[in-house]
Amino acid sequence: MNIWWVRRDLRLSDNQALTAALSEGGGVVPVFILDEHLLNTPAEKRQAFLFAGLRELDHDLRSRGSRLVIRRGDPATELARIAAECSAADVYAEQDVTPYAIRRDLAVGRKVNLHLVGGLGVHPPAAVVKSDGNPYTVFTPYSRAWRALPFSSQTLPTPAVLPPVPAFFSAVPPDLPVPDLFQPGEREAQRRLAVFLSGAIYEYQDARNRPDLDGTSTLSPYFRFGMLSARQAVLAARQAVENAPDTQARSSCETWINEIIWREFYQSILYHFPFVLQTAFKPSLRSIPWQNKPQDLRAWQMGLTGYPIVDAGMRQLAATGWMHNRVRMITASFLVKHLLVDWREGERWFMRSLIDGDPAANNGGWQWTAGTGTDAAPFFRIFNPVIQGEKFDPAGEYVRRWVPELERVPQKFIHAPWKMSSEQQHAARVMIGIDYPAPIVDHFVARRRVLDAYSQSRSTIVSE
DNA sequence: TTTTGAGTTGTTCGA
DNA sequence: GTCGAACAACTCAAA
Repeated sequence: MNIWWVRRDLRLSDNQALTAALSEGGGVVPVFILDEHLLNTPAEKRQAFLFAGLRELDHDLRSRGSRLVIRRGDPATELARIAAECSAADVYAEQDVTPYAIRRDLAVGRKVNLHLVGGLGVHPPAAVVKSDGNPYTVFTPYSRAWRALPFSSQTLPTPAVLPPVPAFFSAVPPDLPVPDLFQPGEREAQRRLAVFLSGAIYEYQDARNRPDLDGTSTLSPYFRFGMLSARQAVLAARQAVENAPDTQARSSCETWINEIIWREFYQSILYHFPFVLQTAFKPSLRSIPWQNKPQDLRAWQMGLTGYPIVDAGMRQLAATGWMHNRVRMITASFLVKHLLVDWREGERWFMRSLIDGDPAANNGGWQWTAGTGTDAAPFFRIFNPVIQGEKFDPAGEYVRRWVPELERVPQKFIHAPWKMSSEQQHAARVMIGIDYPAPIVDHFVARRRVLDAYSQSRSTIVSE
């Protein structure tokens, strides 16, 4: 008897941990442990998505003769207990990269015979390293090495029948409302992948930047919990490259594959440099004099900054637990560079709000935006929220969807409504400063301020 | 060891 | 309106 310890691999298809647990031909008990981390989290939407995903997985297991055993408590204690109850020999799980997961797995490994297999990404973090064995810290060479590494072109089969599970106690996760935009589960992940492959992937290169269009795969929550295997996604995208009608479509598919590689790049960064969760990767940007005004942070969180594209994004996040990637960059840049709030505040808010919130990707994204990370944006790159809005939401449809106060504002002013005369505001039925805030900072003032703040940090002598 | 080329996603200014 | 340069050096990866 073996245990398949489910963590971030809520799927039966192409699952290395499950396959390994089954390989000896004996029984397998699928187990999920609800630890303190998962039970006491402020990330309500992600928690609800996970819990509903567990019910979905249980359902899929039951239709094959198995079921999911759910326990609450300390993973090491609970796994040891279950192993004793069913005299399980080995525990199989997918390797995770966060410091918390690594510590937890070490503790578990002292109590049971734990085998960690690859799977969170296509290539495990230790596999994609330079010839001298050190990790990459620049994306492009990392991606070249990643692409050069062979991996099986066969996904692992979904077992048709699974061994029955002895009748243990199973704690069923509490019922929480599932966020409407994202139904959890493997079937839904496969459906979204198929939809994306049937069209949008071929336009991805340009359409992905447009929050007013459905140009992205919307698969991030499914990748986050392993409801879809990264390998299957990459294989499917490679097939799409073959089917692509022209160069443009081919490079769109490659761009999407690149995004999956970015995900693994940041997993690798967190694995090799766990301190990034505490501080800037770049020592020279560890002493930026932040303003950290609570009222600025609050205005940003609530979508009341007076910059429509920023507010639309923050309200989309609050309402749905998801935000379009282009808008994640704009809102993040605004918090860090315009409001001069420490990027870790934004990182924390995103982790609390996002259904797809993942420590590696989220930290990588924030450090990239702040310019503090590996291969990050140059510090002097400051997104202008008006230009970004006009470029990527040209008709203002995205803004109007999430900031209904601006519904009647003409296209010309939709990304800078404070420029309307009072007659124009009257006609648009929105008084700036009353119905919708005036900009909380002036773009050019903020720009000057952040450049000064960064140069101050850069001129500070750093001892590592 | 040294050298060389390169590096996700922008903005602003002046010609 | 369009274009190229400056922004600011810096560090990494690989030959």
